[in-house]
Amino acid sequence: MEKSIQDAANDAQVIAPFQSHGHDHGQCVVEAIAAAESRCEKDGSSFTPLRRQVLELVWSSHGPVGAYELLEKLRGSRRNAAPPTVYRALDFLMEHGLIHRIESLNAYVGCGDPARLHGGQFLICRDCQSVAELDDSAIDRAVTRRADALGFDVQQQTVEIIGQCADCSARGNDD
Amino acid sequence: MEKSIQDAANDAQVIAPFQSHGHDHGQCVVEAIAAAESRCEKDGSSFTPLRRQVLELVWSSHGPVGAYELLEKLRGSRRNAAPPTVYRALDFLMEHGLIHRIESLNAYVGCGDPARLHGGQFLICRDCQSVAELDDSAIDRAVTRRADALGFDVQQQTVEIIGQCADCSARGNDD
DNA sequence: ATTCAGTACGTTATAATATATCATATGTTA
DNA sequence: TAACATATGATATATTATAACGTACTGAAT
Ligand SMILES: [Zn+2]
Ligand SMILES: [Zn+2]
Ligand SMILES: [Zn+2]
Ligand SMILES: [Zn+2]
Repeated sequence: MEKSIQDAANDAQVIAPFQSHGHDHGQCVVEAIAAAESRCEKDGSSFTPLRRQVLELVWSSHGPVGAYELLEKLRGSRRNAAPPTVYRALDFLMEHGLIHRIESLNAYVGCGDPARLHGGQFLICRDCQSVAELDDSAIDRAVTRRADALGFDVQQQTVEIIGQCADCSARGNDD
Repeated sequence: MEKSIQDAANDAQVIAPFQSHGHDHGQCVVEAIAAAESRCEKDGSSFTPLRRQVLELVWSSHGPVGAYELLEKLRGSRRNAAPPTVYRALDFLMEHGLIHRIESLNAYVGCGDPARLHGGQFLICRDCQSVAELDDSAIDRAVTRRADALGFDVQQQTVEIIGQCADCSARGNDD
C-alpha cells in the first residue's frame, strides 16, 4: 500500500525516527559527518579534527550521550582530553545546528537535519532511551500562536516528550 | 472592549501569566499555600512544616529558583539544612504537582494550578527571567497527535519556550 | 503500652555536570 | 614580521544532585 500525500507530508516532519536495531549505523555516521562538513563550509566555520571526532562520538551511539561519557571515549585517542575539551566542541556543534542538547537528560544527540535551522522537538523512550527527532509544524504553530497572543517573541523551543516507544510497548516493557 | 468567549477560553489555558511588578505578591503566596494544603489533604499526603516552608520560598520569588538558592534561604531559619533537605522537599512538591522543574534552567517554579494534573508548558523570558505557565490544549493536541501517529505513548510533556516577553521587548531590552 | 512498620528528616560524603582562567599553539592579515 | 583572532591544553573550581546511614516521630496492631 502506497503512502498518501498526507502521510508523506507527515513523514517530512519526522527528522529522525526511532532507530531499528538492524540498520547500518555506520552509514548514519558517515552521512552525518558529510552533512556537517557541508554545513560548516557554508557557515565559513572550521570543522576541526577534534570537532569532527566529537560529532562522530555523539553519533556513534544512537541515543543521547552525556558529556562525560563522550569525554571517556575521546580519551581513547586523546589521552589529555579534559572537560573543557568536550564542552567546547559540544558548544560549537550546537551553535552550528549539528547536535541538540536534551535538557531533561543533560545529554546530547546528533541532529538529523543540520541543513535546516530548527528548535528541538523530541520523543524520548523511558525504557530504551531511544529518541525520535521531530520538526512538527503543528506543534510549532500551536506554540507560536499562543506566544503571539501574549506578545512573547519566541527565540528557542524546547519540546521534550517522555514516554514509551512503540517497540517497547509491544514488548510489554512496563517498568 | 469586552472579551469574546474565544478569548476567555484562551485565557483559561494560561495558568499563570507574566507577573506585573505592582501586584500583591504576598497574596499569591497565601493562595498557593492554601491550594497546596487542600491538594495534600485530598492526596492524604502530609504537608509538613519543612515542605510548606520550601514551597513558600519557591513562591517568594516569582521567577524560577535554583535548589541551592532555596537552600541558602532555608538556612535563615534552619541552620542545619543540607542539600538533601531541599531536594527531598522539592521531590515531594513535584510529585504532588505543587511545583514544576524548568529543565532548561535547572530551576523550580510554583505551579499555578495544582488542583489539575498537567505537564509543564512555559514561556521563559531571557531578559527578566519571568515565566508564564500554560496548559494550552492546542499544543497538547499537536504533540499527542504526532506521538500517536508514531505509536508513542506520552507520559510527560516538557515544553519550554525561551524568548522575550512583551514588557522586555517594549523596554527595548535587546541584550 | 508495647511492638512494629512506615515516613520524615538529620548528617556526612560523594557523584555528576559544567565553567573560569590562564597558557600555548596555530593560522591569517597587514 | 608584527598583530590579531581562533583553537586547544591544562589546572582548578563551581554548580547541581544523590547515596548511604542514622535518628525521631507517627499511627496502627497486638
Ligand atoms: Zn535537529
Ligand atoms: Zn523504547
Ligand atoms: Zn502547573
Ligand atoms: Zn521579560
